[in-house]
Amino acid sequence: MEKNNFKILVVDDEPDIVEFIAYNLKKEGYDVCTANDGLDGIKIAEKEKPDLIILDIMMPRLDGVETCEHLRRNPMFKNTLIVFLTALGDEQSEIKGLNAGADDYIVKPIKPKLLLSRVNALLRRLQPTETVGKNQIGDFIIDMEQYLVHYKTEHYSLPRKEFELLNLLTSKPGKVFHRDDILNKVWGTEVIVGDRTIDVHIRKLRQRFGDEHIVTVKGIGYKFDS
Amino acid sequence: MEKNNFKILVVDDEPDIVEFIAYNLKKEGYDVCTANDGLDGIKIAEKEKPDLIILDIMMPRLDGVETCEHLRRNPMFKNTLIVFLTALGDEQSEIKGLNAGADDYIVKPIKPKLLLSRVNALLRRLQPTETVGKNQIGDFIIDMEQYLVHYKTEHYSLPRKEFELLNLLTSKPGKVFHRDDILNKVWGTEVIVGDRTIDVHIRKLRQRFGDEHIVTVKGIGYKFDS
DNA sequence: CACAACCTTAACCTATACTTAACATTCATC
DNA sequence: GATGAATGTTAAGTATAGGTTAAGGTTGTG
Repeated sequence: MEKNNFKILVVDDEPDIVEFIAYNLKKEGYDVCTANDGLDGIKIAEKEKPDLIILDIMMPRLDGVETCEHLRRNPMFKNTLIVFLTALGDEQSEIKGLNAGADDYIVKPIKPKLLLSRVNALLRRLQPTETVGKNQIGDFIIDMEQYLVHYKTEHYSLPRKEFELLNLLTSKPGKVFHRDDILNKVWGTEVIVGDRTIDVHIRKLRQRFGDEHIVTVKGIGYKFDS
Repeated sequence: MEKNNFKILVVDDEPDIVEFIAYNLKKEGYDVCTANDGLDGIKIAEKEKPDLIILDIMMPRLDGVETCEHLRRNPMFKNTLIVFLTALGDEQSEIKGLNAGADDYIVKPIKPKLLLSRVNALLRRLQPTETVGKNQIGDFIIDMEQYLVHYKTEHYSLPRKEFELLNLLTSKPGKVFHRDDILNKVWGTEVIVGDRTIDVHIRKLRQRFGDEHIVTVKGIGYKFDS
């Protein structure tokens, strides 16, 4: 039921609406956190680093549009998806919202299924490489359907964690994945494993394919290099 | 007013609507091509490889939803944005459309400004990696994603503190960073280190790249100069 | 139920990034 | 040009992240 461990922050000053949205998102398998105004939302966003933020526009202290603009100024949230939620259905508000840097604009009253469809559609884009299919990188072909790795004419059937780790690293060759990110994406947020666990799996991959492909970046994480 | 040379394909069986949309997109600076039904749309999409496709739902031969599903089956269009355009404003149709793999769903009648805002919002996301994480200053390219520094054809993998220090200084070339600021941003507020620590790291950078790039401003701090 | 495959942990080891301390040098000011 | 504060330099010490190994635990399968 886990939905790729995406984290969503819901910001609205009406507790009923927050709870209603949170309930539906959780049911869909998302990791949800909440806040009840703009300032609070920014604080929690900085702490939780959500993948998507649902922002009510009309809120006390700091309204949704201002919150969005503030978030977008911070490079940390450059890739965070932002969805406005509002009772204002007029064209001008919607244009203003989207131009403020939002990715979508949903009009109240909230229809749960529609909300989920839109949220799913947005998050689908976040990791376009992790979808089902085949991914070719250098001498590697990662076959996600069969959990198989083809490497220089040979093909290997890796254990799940090893495969997912390799798949993550090869999804963006060259990019350094932070240890935290690796834990989140391969192990999930619920399970807490020791520090050495990642190393052991990295080691197994290196044993199989040679040391040259996975590069350690000390203090940060690992990257795949071809 | 060139808009990153994004290419948009507009598919609708009503020529007036196609022309109306194409006109507005071109005015915004997009490269536009058109088709007048689903089958035609697929053919042109394969040839033109657009970044975004606007699909009418009700069309002869092959309707929008079927066209979308067909496109999504082809890996070539895995990352292509698809927007449905329709007179059907009901919730069920919208959910069905989004679940078929579309990225957005816009209800007729078309409001040009709103359409553009939504199209802009979608395309804003398309290539976030090309600008994010890379910072070019003179002969330097700081690649935050790969934790690499490219300098005059060579590329270096720096230790963490060195990298972060260089990254800070190059983030605003010419600006003098106070020693206190450097300590806060690179070392954080919790750790307290001696005065000479900064100097030592500055020295390492100067050893690597030459003395000319990092300038000491006595009594204040350091700045990067190109 | 037994076995195998896999995952996680703990303990230890290693390498290197980081810090420090001691001394040298610069540079502005008198 | 002497003086002192700020910065440069060097090498040595320390801390820490990551590597390695084997053992114990978990899971799934016949």
